[in-house]
Amino acid sequence: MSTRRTRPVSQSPSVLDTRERILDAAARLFTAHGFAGTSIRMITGDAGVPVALVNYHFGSKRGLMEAVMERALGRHGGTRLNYLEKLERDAGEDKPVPVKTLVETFLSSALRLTRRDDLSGTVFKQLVARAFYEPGADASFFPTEYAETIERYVQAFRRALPHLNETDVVWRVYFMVGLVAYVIAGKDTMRITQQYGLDGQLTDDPAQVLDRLVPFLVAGFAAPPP
Amino acid sequence: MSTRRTRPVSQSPSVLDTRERILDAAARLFTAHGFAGTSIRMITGDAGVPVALVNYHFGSKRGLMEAVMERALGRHGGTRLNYLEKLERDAGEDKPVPVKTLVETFLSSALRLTRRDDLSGTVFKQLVARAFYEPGADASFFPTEYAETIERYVQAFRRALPHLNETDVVWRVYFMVGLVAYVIAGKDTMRITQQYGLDGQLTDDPAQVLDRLVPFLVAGFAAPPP
DNA sequence: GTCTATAAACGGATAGAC
DNA sequence: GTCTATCCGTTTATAGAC
Repeated sequence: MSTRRTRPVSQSPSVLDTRERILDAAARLFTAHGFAGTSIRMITGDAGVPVALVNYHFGSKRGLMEAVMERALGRHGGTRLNYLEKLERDAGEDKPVPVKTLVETFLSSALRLTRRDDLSGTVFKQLVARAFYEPGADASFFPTEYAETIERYVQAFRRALPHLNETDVVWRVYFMVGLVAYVIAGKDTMRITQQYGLDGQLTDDPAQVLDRLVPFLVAGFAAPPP
Repeated sequence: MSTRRTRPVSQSPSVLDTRERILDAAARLFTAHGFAGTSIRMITGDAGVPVALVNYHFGSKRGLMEAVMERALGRHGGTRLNYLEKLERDAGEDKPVPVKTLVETFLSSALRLTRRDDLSGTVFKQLVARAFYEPGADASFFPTEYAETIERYVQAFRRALPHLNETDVVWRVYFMVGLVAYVIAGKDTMRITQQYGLDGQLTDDPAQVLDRLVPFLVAGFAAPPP
């Protein structure tokens, strides 16, 4: 586990890197069937490469999962953090960014939709959300960028909610992260829930979800301490 | 799948039914490692019975999972529904049960803790929550009692929140269910989150979780429509 | 109903040719 | 870097004795 293989330097100008093809297929399949439910053979079959390449490039199935997570969270975690820092600069010295803005920023960067079938879009978000629930998931699944982002948000919410102590804020950020993960992971979930009672017009259109979620979370944050 | 085996009639007064022992072990292990991550041999090994009995009693691994879900949700769904009906009778004819009471009732019945290692306690709750995120989970995992319970709660919340339309209420119940599932399933999740920024004193003591969650959810329900 | 033994397929990982 | 062939343990499921 200490001998994590790094990306080879030679940037071959081939049609599409084999390594990338594996990562794409893995992200898709881990998202759809979970880690334990996806076999290396499913992945390599989907990517159209021989089985051995997974172990060559990533050392093991778990190494592949970590690489997938790193690419996904690394890419977007940075962006998210940049948004937040810009917001805080714009607000000025000691003026806190309002709760509603913080919630909207967190949600929109989490739910943002690019192209449907693109890895950087929907699939990747579900993958991240899924990772929260993977039975075997532990800290090594999550790259450090993610930790920093959460930590920064906690600080921002503390400034915006001076009547709450740190523990209160931490809990509520925890609730927000969880609910977002739930909603994003909820492709199957939503279908289930729909079928079993919640048969209103639930949709998984991100814009609508965001509209619904923002007032709910903002009110939750603003609630009096327990 | 149409030939689902029913419980044999002979109620042997043995120490503990083999069938029940399998169900107990399965619930524990599915909860801990997920469906795909749990093998029949782990289950039978844990239960101290030969492998063949799973297929004899439940037909297949999936049949076992469905039986586990049915027992878990059936038992407690009924109880939860009874509470709600009692609340509504006590409130009187047209007086709605207050939002806070509804949230507390839903949460406390969902988070209630009996004995730690008992199936009807913590383990089973996590199992249910886990089922929301199982990649392969679909409607057949959930018995019908569950649907009725959710449907009844939606109606109760509608009466308590006349300024919201049905769609708004359905979304918010959906959020509540999701957040509860997240918190309950979050044994690993919480550890991860802790490790990565949310390093306040998060605890999984159900009473504390409930204290934190109630005001958050009540405020969310009471929020203005989007 | 319970158990042993075994079937038949699939799992991750690797050796070694190219 | 890529690929084939293979090792070897584990998987679900079943056949058939008790």
